[in-house]
Amino acid sequence: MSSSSPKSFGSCSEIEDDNSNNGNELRRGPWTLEEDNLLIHSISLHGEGRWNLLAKRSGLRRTGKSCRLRWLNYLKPDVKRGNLSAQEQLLILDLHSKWGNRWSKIAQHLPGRTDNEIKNYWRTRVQKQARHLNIDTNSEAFQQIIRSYWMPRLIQKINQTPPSELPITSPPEMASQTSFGFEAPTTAVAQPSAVTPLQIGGDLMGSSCSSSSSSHITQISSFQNYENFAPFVKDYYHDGGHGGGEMLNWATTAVAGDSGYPVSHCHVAENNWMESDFTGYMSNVDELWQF
DNA sequence: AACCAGCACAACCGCAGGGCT
DNA sequence: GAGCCCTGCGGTTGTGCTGGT
Repeated sequence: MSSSSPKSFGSCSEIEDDNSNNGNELRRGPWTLEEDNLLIHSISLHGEGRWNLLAKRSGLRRTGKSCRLRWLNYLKPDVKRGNLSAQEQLLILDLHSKWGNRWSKIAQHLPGRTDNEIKNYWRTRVQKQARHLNIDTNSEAFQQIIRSYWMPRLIQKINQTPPSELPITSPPEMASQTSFGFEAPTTAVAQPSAVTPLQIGGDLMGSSCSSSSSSHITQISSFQNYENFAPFVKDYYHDGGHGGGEMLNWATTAVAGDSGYPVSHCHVAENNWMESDFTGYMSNVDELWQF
């Protein structure tokens, strides 16, 4: 939402009416351009923090909390707007699998993205997929679909995107690194045609119910090349210091068409999905998922 | 053209934790 | 230790937008 065209909450008009009766009443609802400018000016004078004090000093009839939220989610210069890139989506899926709904922690690894934005993305896009499949986003079945299908597709998309079309997604402090080093995919990086939706659907619907845990661990070491990923993604995965990246390795191995493709089939039966339903879902999932 | 349903996202709310007195 | 205040987090709500009918 642009600050120049604020939404008018139904309740807000009432509040503004109240304000006309009482100048001390706190404002709620969408911010106006004048309020934004006032807040920016006040922060430029006094800096961030001490939000309640800042709200009073600025003359804004807003709570400190509201000022903080407006600044961090909208006005702060390094806040990035627009659609999340495939790399950002990939990172969100991976980090959420590890940390759950720790939005602020996840946001720390996505330069310029706010916890609010990531939370909204998860609720509107990811949970929508879970609803389509009638499964819980926290279930192991959904996790498997993410790492066995969506993450490989995102990796494919990243690798298929010409460097010139890749979004500039690094924060200012990373600017010196953003030649990006995007190179042609090598070794374990996907061959785009290696996996199709129907192949994945077929794997998921296979008759075998073998455990995947031992096989996928042996595959993790096979992928160590993140050259095609943006710096902030590489920063996260490269040194392994975060203890992350296992899922990405798994997904990448899946894209590479490894014969030991680690998909458990058990959950399909556990959730009583009809094979035709699931295969149909998978065949048009790109549209649903908006890759 | 009008209506409707679903989506996207800004903003609010309640709560918890930490610091200070 | 108790009480207060501030900050930050995660969940939820509300409204404009958009696409379908």
